[in-house]
Amino acid sequence: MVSWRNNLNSMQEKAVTTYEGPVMVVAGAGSGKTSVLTKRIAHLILNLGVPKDAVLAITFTNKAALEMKTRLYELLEFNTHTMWISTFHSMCVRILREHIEHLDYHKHFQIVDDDDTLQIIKSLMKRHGVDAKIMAPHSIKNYVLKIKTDEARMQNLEQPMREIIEIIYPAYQKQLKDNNLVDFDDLILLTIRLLEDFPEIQKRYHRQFEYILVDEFQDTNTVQYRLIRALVNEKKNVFIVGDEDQSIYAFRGANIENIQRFKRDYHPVNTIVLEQNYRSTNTILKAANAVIKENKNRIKKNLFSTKGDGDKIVFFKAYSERDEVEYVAETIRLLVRSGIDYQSIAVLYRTNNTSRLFEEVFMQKQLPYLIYGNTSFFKRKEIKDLVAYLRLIINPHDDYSFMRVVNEPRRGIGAKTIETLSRNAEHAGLSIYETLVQDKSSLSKGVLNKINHFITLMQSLQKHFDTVHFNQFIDDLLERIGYLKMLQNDDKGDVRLENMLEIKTMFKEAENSYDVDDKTTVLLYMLEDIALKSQEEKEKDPNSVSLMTLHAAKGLEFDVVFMVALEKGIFPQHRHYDSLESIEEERRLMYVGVTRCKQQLYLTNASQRYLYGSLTQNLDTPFIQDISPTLLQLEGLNKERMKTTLRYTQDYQQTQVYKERLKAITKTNENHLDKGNKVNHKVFGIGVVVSVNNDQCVIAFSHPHGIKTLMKDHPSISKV
DNA sequence: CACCGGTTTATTTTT
DNA sequence: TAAACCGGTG
Repeated sequence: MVSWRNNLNSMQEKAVTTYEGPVMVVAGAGSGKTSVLTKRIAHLILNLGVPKDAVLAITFTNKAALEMKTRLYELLEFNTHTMWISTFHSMCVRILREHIEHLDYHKHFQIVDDDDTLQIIKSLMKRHGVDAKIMAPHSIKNYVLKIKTDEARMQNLEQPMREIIEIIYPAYQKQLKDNNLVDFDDLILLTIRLLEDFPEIQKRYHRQFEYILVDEFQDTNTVQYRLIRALVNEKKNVFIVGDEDQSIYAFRGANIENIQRFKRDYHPVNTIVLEQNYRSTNTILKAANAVIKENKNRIKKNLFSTKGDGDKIVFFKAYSERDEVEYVAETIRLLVRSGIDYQSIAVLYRTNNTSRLFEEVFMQKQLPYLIYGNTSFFKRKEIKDLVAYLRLIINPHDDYSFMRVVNEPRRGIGAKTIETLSRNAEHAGLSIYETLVQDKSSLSKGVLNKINHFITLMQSLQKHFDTVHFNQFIDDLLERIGYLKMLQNDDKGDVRLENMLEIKTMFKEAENSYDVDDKTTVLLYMLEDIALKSQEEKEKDPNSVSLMTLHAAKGLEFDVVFMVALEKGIFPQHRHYDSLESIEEERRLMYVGVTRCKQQLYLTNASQRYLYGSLTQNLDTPFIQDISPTLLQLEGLNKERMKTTLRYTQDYQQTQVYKERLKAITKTNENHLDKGNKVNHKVFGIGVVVSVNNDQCVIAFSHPHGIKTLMKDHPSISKV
């Protein structure tokens, strides 16, 4: 019997050892959640003799899955690599690769990411004559994906959006299916279909997975919830961990109601609350508690720690954004001089564009920094191009890849030709490659020449792949397709090339991890799941200051945290003022930021800054006012002005003038638009509302503006 | 089809 | 400000 008692408090111990039936753990920030999860799995395996394949642990990120495996390895001391500890999506891939043929898909389906989806939607819009100016491809994509996970929503869609979605959605699905592609939602949906429609498959997994654990449960969406339901067997040994206060992905479909639903569906649920925080000082926790307390829809929780009060939170107000950055840089200097490592310091911001100035100044001052959350390695254009080439080499019938690279680098084969090729292929029910081999009559001579040239090139590369070592092949490939030449005229060419050559390392790793000899198969496996992979950590100087968005910071911790650009309009974003739900999500984001900090928290902003090229003056974020002034140490402009300004603001809020203004503002914000209403738009003039749904509305303006889809509450619209 | 230049628009994003 | 996008021209 392995005992965990020494390292766990009583609540944690209960969470680790309650092994029968449904358990829900409400895990406050920094309460040792990951430790509970891993120790629970270890307890099941070492103390209760549960086979390791009978445990299924689901996370949201590869990083979390990897961390769990690593920490578990330390406890179990046997290989955890093949255990079912994975993200929702890779778990689904693992299941689908085995059974997807039941659903009439080919076993070697490819996974498309969001960018691919957008491209597909764009091309379909063109094909079906949907004007991208009236309906933004981006919003069509969002609607398609929403409908996809909840088809009932189609009934609630207003015209003309509904009409468009009714065309584009099935066309999109068909396009994916025809090309043997699946998107991220398909991975979940198809797995649900397998389990729900094929009882023998479901039975197999029910027999296997006796214990199911779900991390970050507050981030599950409706279909993921359904998937869990389909996986849990009659014993209902399901263990979920979550914290609704840290739910910051509602905009991506995360549904907090799943927590309540879980309680109903698995009644009775053993609920365990972890409130003891092992991370932060009490000053920081008091601030965090005060901020989150303002949210109405939550189970009350109060974090506490035994770390003492620590230092006050510094609130620095700078004159300009440049001053703000200077302040942060200089403060970091001082901190480092006093013995703190760069790597235990983070700068957190709401929007990515904030990072630019920080990067500039840090570079100038030679402060080592690392920006997280750049476009992921696998989403970079050059990588996607290379992947498409490799896929096409393994499988010439891969139309999707064909279309991507046939004119990259430029070969004089334009959008129109590609469209014709794809249409012809669709008519013939064949791949583009086959169509070209059989019938070239519909193409002009010049085009035909270029295409033939490309086809010959690909065929010779296929042969070449079999004859030389992979590393050599990549070098030759880049040369022969003309990519090298193209990169020479690109000022970021050397970085791009370096990225592309990384594929060699990946191939070597794949060779080692997949137990197959055949080169083609290794490559095939490697390419299959590439869309699911996340960026490998760069080998930059590990002792660097971390720069990242608040979203990216979730799950991490730092001794010193700077939360910057805390200004109304930026954080919370102005488009979130109107609805209670979105302001609550922004507040949770503030909570997440504050609770990342172990020792010393800095809140900063600037009284004026350039935003999109023009000078703006923003107020302090209202979230700072939630924090008691006794916890704050005011610095910068605050020092002189803030004390009086704060009092002034509070007094002012009591006055009649303020209350009336507030009323006036809320009134214009309400802007209750209905079908048929006449409105006046600052730019487009008078128009008539055609339809309204959620936060958007469609308005018909007179010539030359025409029909526009606009944000309903945008200040430029007023009712007439 | 490719290129140039004017116009438009601006979250967050685990997979 | 900066990047993405569109439309006209060669």
